[in-house]
Amino acid sequence: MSLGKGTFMPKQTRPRVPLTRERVLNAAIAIADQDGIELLSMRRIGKELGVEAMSLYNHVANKEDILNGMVEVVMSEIDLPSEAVGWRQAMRRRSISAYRMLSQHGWASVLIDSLVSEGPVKLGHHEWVLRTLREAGFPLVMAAHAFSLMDSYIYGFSSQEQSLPLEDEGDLTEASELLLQMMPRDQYPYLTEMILDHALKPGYDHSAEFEFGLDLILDGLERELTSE
Amino acid sequence: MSLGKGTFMPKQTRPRVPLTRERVLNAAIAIADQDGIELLSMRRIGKELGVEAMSLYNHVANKEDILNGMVEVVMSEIDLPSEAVGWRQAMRRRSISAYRMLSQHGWASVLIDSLVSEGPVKLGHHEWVLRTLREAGFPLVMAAHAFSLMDSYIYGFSSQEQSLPLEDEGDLTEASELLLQMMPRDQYPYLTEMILDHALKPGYDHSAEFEFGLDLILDGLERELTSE
DNA sequence: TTCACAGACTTACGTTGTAAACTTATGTTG
DNA sequence: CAACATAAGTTTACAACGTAAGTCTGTGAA
Repeated sequence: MSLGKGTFMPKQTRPRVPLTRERVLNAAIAIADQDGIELLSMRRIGKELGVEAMSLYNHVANKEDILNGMVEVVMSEIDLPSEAVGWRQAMRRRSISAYRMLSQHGWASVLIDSLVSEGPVKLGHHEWVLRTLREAGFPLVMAAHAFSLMDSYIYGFSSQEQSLPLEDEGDLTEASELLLQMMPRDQYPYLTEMILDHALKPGYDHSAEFEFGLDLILDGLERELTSE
Repeated sequence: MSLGKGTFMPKQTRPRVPLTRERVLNAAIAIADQDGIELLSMRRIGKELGVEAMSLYNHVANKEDILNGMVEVVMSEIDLPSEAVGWRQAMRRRSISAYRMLSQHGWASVLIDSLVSEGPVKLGHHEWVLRTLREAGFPLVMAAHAFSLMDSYIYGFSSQEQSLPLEDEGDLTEASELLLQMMPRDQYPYLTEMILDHALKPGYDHSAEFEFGLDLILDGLERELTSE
């Protein structure tokens, strides 16, 4: 059968949204957020975008490129406030913002320090932190110490948070109870006490735990700065 | 052909060392140390032991079991000194010992918090830390804070150390110089300053960086304890 | 000598990342 | 409009992975 001129329709079934590097990265992030980073595969990303896996290679170099790109995207979500608020407030806000981001994207903390990505977002972030510290009066070596200390804590805390398997938000009751069952209770009295009397208490807020350490660190850095 | 009684030799070519879970874990650790965790496969472990991959399953449940076992083995290397030295010295020594271990086994830091292993070694370690803190007078909530803070820092610092790709020990000159080349220098003046005037300086010792943060944290915790 | 069984090996399957070759859609130019 | 270049999809294929299932075999007990 020949197709009439007027009724010509070039397979318009697909809405013809063009594939881009950005769409690939966003799809990858969505999958990692929902299903976990271990279920992220090239074929899975392709399916999400209604495309074959190999098509992705027209827009990204390879899977590692995608992982690096994902890190760059979520790092750009971190709030870097104006330096006018003072170095301490600035550091406090960007730390909490980074922690929030890492909590939201459970895969990010483990990805960020298992990869060697040095994209513009990460470099810009580093530059912002160093500038803020140096202009606040931190000597070079002390700025290095401060940077290392703060970021080690932020990423370390977030990584450890991910490793405790709390399913529904805030509900780590189940996980802790499971641990308690498997654990010979009399052999670990202090650990048992910690779980029963602290972690399982109703008002327990894990993000408050983060802020305790953060403020202790900022206190220490402030002391170092003023004692110079 | 029948074999003569006296000349019986049951294929003595193999030295017949029995396979055990322990030998499997040690082989896996050796491979991860030398070639990196990403080259660790069941077939590779088998080859290391002169055995087929499937034979390993007689002694371990699966690959994740191996990874968990590896973590348990290296965690048992961490020094947990007698509590007689005082909580601060005890914490300081175990932290530095943990850091040393994590530096030696580059794969461990990323593995420890990407897995949910709760073996006896890890539980025992936790129990020791909590007992030391509680008996030193830390209230329950403060002990939780202290534990979380110290371990976040230890594992965070080690993870970040791994991500900067220094090949030969102490020689991060090469990596930094590479970064400098790729980086538009005028766009990141503070970052450039940090690399040129600090990280590339001959006397730079990265483990001293660790101890700065550790002591700042211990100072803060001591202050919290005595102000109670 | 016979037999059971632990512990090795062989084979096979589904999934992974991606190289290579192909087909098709789009935009430019005569 | 026709011809063609280029960009961006698809198809096919391969090696490496973890591991399920089945088979063979060396060793100690009966």
